[in-house]
Amino acid sequence: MIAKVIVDHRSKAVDRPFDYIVPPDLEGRLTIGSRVLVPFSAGNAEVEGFCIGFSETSGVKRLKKILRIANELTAFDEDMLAVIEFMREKYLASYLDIIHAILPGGTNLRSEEWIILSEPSPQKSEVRGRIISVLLDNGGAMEAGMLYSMFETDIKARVRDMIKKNILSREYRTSRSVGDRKIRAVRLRITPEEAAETAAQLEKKAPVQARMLEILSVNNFMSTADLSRFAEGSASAVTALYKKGCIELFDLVIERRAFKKSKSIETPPEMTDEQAAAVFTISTAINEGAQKTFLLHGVTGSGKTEVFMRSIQAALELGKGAVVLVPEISLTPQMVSRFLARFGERIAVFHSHLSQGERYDQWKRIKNGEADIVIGARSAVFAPLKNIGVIIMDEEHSDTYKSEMSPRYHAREVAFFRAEKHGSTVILASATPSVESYFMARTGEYELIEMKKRYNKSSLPDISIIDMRGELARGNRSMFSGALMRELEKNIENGEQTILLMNRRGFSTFVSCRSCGYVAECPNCSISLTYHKYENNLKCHYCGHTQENYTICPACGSRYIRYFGGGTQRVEEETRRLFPAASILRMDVDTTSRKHGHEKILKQFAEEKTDILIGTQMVAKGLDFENVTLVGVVSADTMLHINDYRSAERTFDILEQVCGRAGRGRKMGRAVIQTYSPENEAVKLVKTHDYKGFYQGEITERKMMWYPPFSRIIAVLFSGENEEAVSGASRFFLKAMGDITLIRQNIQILGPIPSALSKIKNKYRWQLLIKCTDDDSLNGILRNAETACRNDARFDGVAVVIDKSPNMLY
DNA sequence: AGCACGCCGACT
DNA sequence: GTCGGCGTGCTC
Repeated sequence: MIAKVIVDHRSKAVDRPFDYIVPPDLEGRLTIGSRVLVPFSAGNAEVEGFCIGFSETSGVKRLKKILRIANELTAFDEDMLAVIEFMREKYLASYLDIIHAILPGGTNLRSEEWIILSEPSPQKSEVRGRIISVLLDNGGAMEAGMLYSMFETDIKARVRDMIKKNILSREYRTSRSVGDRKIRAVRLRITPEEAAETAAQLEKKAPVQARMLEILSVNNFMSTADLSRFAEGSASAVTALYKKGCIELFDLVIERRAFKKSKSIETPPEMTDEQAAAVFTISTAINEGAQKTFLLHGVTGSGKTEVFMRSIQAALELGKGAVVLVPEISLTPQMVSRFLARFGERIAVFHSHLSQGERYDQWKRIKNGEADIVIGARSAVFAPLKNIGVIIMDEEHSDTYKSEMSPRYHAREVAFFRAEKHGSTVILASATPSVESYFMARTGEYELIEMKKRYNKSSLPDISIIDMRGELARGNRSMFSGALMRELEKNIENGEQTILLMNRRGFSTFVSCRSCGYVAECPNCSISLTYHKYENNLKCHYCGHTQENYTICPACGSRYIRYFGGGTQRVEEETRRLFPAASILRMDVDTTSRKHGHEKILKQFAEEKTDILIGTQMVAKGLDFENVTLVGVVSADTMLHINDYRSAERTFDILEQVCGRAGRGRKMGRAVIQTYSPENEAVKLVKTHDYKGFYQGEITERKMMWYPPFSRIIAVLFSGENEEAVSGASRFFLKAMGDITLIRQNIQILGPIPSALSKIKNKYRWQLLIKCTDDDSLNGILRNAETACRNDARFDGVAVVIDKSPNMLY
């Protein structure tokens, strides 16, 4: 029998199945998704491979044999193989990148090449002599890379030669960084009666051993650690019993706990009419078992989580599982704990703070059927559930559902593919749906469910929009308008809390000399440096470059250095100056990068000793604090002027979300939005929480400009250190695509042009944008052009990336 | 990506 | 004959 194997070799050139002979002892033990160890390439390096199919014959003459099974737990089944094939075609990704994306990290077999000295014979050549002496110095064996690094010249050919002459030999040692967690355990080798007898004999001379036998005769097995503790003895007593032949030792596989068990079991609360209606509609669809999609449009705080849980319950009653996707799980601990209280042990959770081992165990529980409800971020869409009843995507508009690494997939698209196969119901939920999804609901592709009332009957906050141009005219040059100042004062007086949003970190966005106009720029990127006041340095937010701040212009020596634009640090300083008695916290990448920094700040804020929380987007989503009654948006304009067709959508979303943080308790909430463009629709319509109005305006514009959902956008990005090679590759790619207008659909090509950020981390960036009606019809053409680019020596060192649903148009 | 293989020039 | 450098083509 022949197995078709994808080898774990990081090169696009070998991204195809290779045929291997299945040795007789493995026949019947291999299935699709089996992880095997195979010899590969000229040196027969031992690498891990994944079986994707079997056949009786092969067109290849000289076949090699599979060495052994690398991991008893298969990587995927036929169902997931279909997902892999789908993604490979859709996103032009490699098998390997996809397989790595769907597997928990660290389970790969790492194969190390070792060089062993077998015959230390005297050598004529100096280099050969040195190879032998280096090996002798290291105990006769070394990891190949280590050995090579001790020589200035390339000795690989020399080593190969010496292996041929039997002076050296080669060996592969495999290891895996993550596997089952095991502990030593013991059980009786004799009958409990015999154990009681032996215990009686040992009573005097070895009381610990006697106690251990007694304990074991009433327990099937036990960890050695527990046994020692309960018997009030030590491991030496265990060893003694083992030597006497009374007990046997074995490895016990245990599970790493990824979350705390919930102590209380939550009983489902009464539902509102809106919730009950939604649950009825959705569970009817789940029971029917034909793929159907709902767009659940519910205002912040309308009780969507309860609808999710009841829908899951409906799926469970049919013996089916559920997948719950959330944008970033660390932001939704409340939701996870409610799920745990309701469903208990059936849940598997993936969140960003899990270790590799914990992830592996969660994955294994799903695979073994121990967990059938999966909660997690983007990659949880690959959960190896066998029968999915419902897939829920909370905050469906969030751009975290799109992967920015190969495979550059969108979780929503993968979810639909899986739902189609499983006949699952998909629930897309959001307070501010993506324009694309709302369009689908409007055209009848999805069924729209609306939830307009807040669950606890509190109303949405009152929003005032402040025109900052008027403030400037009145002589107010501070960051705060008179209105926001008054509201802040009021809140501090009443002991209520405030959240201030400033969607940019640092102190000021650029530093410039007033005499000569010199602006501090990053040496590696085409971007100005941001001034960070507390560290007193200048930072690049793209590559992390940091340099000392200066007070004298490096270009002309002038002392007139000015700091332009604001960031969270400036807001913090200004707030401290204006409200010296208030307690203030700042939450951005700079204050949360330390471990648990995020949780620490939120915990401090939750204790209600803090008056004002200042932060970037981080504070806009998910925070649920009763005592927050005021939200201030220092500048709504920072997101508005990004040259991207989605900037209005993003602005509306973030403003709506951050305003939703106010007034979640009994007290009424207020929000103040400061802007220089109050006439902008996205800003204006937030005031009345008018999503539909916003959608109407936006969809008209999208249609006019032929943007999604009316078109699909494909971005092809070229980057590399040699600018000419990069631009050359982009032009070559366009030419290699041929005359694509021959495909019968509308196609618009923009570029190639340099990206708006033309250099990041010393790499020049060019891009090609393709607007079309059917992106999948271009897959073949794109793949060919990419291969042609890669095979052309002129473009060595140029990376080509094809992105089917770019989050940003650079 | 690695590696073999072939070819070439330098050194001795 | 030995060594090192470099381009090319293949990996079951």
